[in-house]
Amino acid sequence: MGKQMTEMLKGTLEGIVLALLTGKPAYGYEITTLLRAQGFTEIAEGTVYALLVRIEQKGLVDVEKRPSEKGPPRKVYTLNAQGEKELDEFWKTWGFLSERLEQLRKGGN
Amino acid sequence: MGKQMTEMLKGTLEGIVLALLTGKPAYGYEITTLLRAQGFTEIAEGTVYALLVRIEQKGLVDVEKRPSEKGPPRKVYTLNAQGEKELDEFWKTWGFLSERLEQLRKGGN
DNA sequence: TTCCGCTACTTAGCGCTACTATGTACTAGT
DNA sequence: ACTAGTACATAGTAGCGCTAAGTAGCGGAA
Repeated sequence: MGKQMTEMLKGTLEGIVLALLTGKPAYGYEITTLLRAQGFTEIAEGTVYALLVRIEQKGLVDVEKRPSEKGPPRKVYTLNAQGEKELDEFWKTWGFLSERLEQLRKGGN
Repeated sequence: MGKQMTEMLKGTLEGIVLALLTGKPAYGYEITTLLRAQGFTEIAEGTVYALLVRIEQKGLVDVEKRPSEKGPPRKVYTLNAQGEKELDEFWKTWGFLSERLEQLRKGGN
């Protein structure tokens, strides 16, 4: 999607993944395909895995390894309490930014 | 506003400044105070000036130096044709991201 | 007249995140 | 044996916002 999108995803991609995970555990490869299905067609695989490592180290998700019939074992990520809290804050931050931008778009500067 | 906002501003701050500049030339210090007035209270001064250098080098704005009664000369930035084009693309990119996120927030994952 | 505060701009170095590129490893189908 | 699809990992790069510190001009208070 170009450089603009790349920069804009910084900070929001984590929130997007956390949101995808709410009430619905998923593994890395699955998350990548989910993102692609939602229109984020150019998200690099490596980006997702790196992000998952990060949110695991921050303690926002619980991880469980499960065997796969089709390849190497999957790492299934589940949003935990801390992750939900982080997601909450993400929505607040995004809400604020979104409001400001919507106002600007309507010419309210 | 914390680390989340810092990351989320990456990519969007440029668009915000370009939007502030539409039809209304402004100088750096003025832009900083404008941003603060709009709720971006923790935007660092250095960030704004660095951004202005960047958009000038990208050719998105025209610059004019004007004397000030209260201090060093001001550098007044005016959005040019290329800047308007960039702003257009910014709104498209942001629109896409915004739609996706709004859908996610409503539980549409 | 010295000092403080506000105006106004600049810049070196840091941390974080997404991307590129490449590699490993397992399974099934041809 | 080879390929394609599944599944994860990681070293190096670029870009952006922040920190911190500095330069410079002006006015008013001490």
